[in-house]
Formats: sequence, C-alpha cells, structure tokens
Amino acid sequence: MRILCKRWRARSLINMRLPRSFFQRPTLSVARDILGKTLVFYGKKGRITEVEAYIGENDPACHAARGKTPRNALMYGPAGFSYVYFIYGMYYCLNIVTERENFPAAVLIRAVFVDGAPPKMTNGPGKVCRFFGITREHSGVDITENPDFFIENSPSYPFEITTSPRVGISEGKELLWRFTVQE
DNA sequence: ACCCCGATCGTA
DNA sequence: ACGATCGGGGTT
Repeated sequence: MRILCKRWRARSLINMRLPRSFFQRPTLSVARDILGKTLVFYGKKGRITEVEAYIGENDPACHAARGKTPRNALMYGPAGFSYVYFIYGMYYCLNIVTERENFPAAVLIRAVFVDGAPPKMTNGPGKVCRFFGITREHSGVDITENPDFFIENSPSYPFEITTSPRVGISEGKELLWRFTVQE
C-alpha cells in the first residue's frame, strides 16, 4: 500500500510540466538542468539536447547588453515565458526567460531530438523553430501555464554534459555557456 | 528616413 | 568560406 503510493507519487512528478520555480534560478543551472527535458509544442515533442545561456546586461552577447528595448523587454519579465526573436531575415529562435523579474536572462534552445525525425531537422536554433512552427506569435507565452506549449520533466537516463563557447557571437567567446548532451 | 549588423543555415 | 534576406536599433 505504502509502496504503491510512493510509486504513484514518483510517477506524477515525471511527465509533469516544469514550474516557474524551475526557471526562477541562476541561468547556468537552468541551462544544465533543462537538458534532457522535453519541449512540447502543440503535440510535437523533442528532447532538449543543446542550449546556451544569456545572462544580464554585462554579458556582451546578450540581447540586453545595451539595455531594455521593446525587442528584448520579455527578458526583463518573469521567468518561464517564451522569448522568440527573428534573426537574419529568415529564422526564429526560441528562448525561455530565467531568473528574477527585471534581470534580463534566458536560455536559448539550440537543438532537440525528435523521435522518428532526422536529427538534421532539429539540430540548430532556427531549425527547431522551423520544425515546430514556432514564430513571433509564440513569443511572450507563459510556458508554465499554456496547455499546448510547455517543457515536460521527462524521464531520462544519466548523460554527460559538454560545455563550449556560444555560437555566432563576436564578444563573450571566453565564456563556456553552451551546454550540450553527450550522446 | 537611412544604414548596418545579426544568439543562422545551406552550400561550396 | 560565403551568400541569402530583412527586422531592429542607432543615428540623422
């Protein structure tokens, strides 16, 4: 009886969406811990395998490096909201806002593994959004509340995490704020 | 109103 | 290594 109860409880924690408290933490912790979790977007699912951290106005590669603007305002808002931006005239990139309100920080989702899909389809931030159909319309969504857009605390076997410099930036290359699941 | 650059991707 | 392609931010 007691064991059954414990099992049910453990199972209920798995496959549950990540709550706001998960994202209201230091961004480097969120970045590491979000690896292996499952991005759920209108029925499509993908296991997060690569992310980058962008942290505060002192991070030269952060969109907030030059202060608050209409574009980056979401990064100053509460944790657990999506921040989708348009880049290079063609691509969207998905971030999840982290840390406390008024401190601009986020985790960029760079790659996911989708069961049954070729890895090449989802192994870059622009590709992830293209595959899932994520656009500017999906920016500013509270992913701790939205029924169709959230991150699931999926079960996962242990894995190694590799750190490296962030991609596509000109300053801040000395920071190892890119986190990748080792296969 | 104008100019320049960009948290990318696909091809060479 | 490089071109595609266009919104945003800074400047005039």
